[in-house]
Amino acid sequence: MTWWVVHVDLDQFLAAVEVLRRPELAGKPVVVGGDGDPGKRGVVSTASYEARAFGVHSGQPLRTARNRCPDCVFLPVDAPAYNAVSAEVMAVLRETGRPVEVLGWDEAFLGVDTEDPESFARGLIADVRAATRLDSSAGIGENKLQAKIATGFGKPAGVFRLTSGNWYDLLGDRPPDAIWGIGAKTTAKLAALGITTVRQLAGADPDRLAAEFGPVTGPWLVLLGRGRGEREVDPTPYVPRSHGREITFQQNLADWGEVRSRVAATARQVAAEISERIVARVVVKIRYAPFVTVTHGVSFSGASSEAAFEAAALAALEMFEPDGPGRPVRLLGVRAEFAGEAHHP
DNA sequence: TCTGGGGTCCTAGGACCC
DNA sequence: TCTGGGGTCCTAGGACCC
Repeated sequence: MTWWVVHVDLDQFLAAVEVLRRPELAGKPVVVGGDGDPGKRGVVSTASYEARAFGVHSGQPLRTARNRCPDCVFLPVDAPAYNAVSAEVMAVLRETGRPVEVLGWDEAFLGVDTEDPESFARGLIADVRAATRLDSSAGIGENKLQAKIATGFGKPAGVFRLTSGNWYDLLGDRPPDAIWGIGAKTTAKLAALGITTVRQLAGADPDRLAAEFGPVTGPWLVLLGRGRGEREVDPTPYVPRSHGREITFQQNLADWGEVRSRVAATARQVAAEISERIVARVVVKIRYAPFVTVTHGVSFSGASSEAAFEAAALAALEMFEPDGPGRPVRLLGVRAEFAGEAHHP
C-alpha cells in the first residue's frame, strides 16, 4: 500500500452556497464580498465562474468588480451560513475514517493508504455532492504541497495527481509563485537573484538563499521548489493562537477621540468573544491613510474581564500618541494573543 | 486594483544577562 | 574606556494564505 495525501477543495464555495439557497441565481454571475454593496470599501471574497469570465476575482476591490461587471449580483458575506455548510462537508470527509486536517471553510487534507487514490478522491467528491449538492475538486500528492497544488489542475470538479514524477513537467517552467507559500514579494526577490522558475529555485544553493531570506526560510524555499513537503495529516482539532476584530471605515477617521472610543468598543467585543482563553498580549493595529500600518501591543495577565481588556487596548493605543493624533485613520483593529501551550514538546 | 477581515509563521533588532 | 561573545526574550513588521 502507498500513503497518499488527498486535498479536497470546494468549487467557488461562497458563491455556490448562495446559489444553493437562491436557485434563481443559478447560471448568473455572482460576487460575494463585503456587505454586498459594491459602492463601498471592500473586496471580493468569491466570484462565481460566470463572474470570473468578466475578469472579477478574489481580493479585487468591489468597486473594480462592479466596473467590470455592472450586471453581476453582489451579495454580502454571511459567515454563519458558510460555517454551517463547512461543518457538513467536514463531517462527510470524516466519515471516511481517515485523518482529516481542515484548512479553512472549504478545504481539507486527508491521508490515505491505497493503490488507487483517484477512486478514493472521486468517492469523496461524490459523497460531498450527495450530502450538500456542492461540487468540489481533489488533488493527490505524496505530500500536502503536491496535493494542494494538484487541486488547481483538477478544477472544476476534477481530480489530478501531482507527484515527484511529473512535478517538473508541470511546474518546472512556471514562476515561483505557482507554489503554495510563495507570493509576489518572494517571487520578485528571487527574480533579483536570477531565479525566475521553479526549476531554478529547486537547483538554487540553500546557503545563498539563507543569506537572503533567513536561516529557515531560505532552505525551505529550495525544498518547496523541489516539491517537498509535510506528509503527515494532522487531525487534531484546531486551537486558535489569536482572535481579533478589525474595521475599515467608509470615511477615514480624523478625530483621535473617535479612534479611542472605537478601539474601546472593539476591545470589549473581542473580550466578549474569547471568554475562556488566557490572553497573553493585546495588540492594537492602526492603518493610516494612505495604507500605512502600525501595530503596538502590551503584555496582558490576570483576569481577562472586558474592562481589563479594554484598558489594555487603550494602553496599547497610548503608544501611538507621539504621531497618531491628526493622521487620518483608515482601519483599526484589536487582537488578543493567547498564552501558548508549548508548540512542539 | 486606492487596496477586507480572519488568521499563521518567520525575521530582525533591541534589551538584558552572564 | 574605541569596547567580547554568547544566549534568550520581547516586540514590530513582513509575507502569505483563505
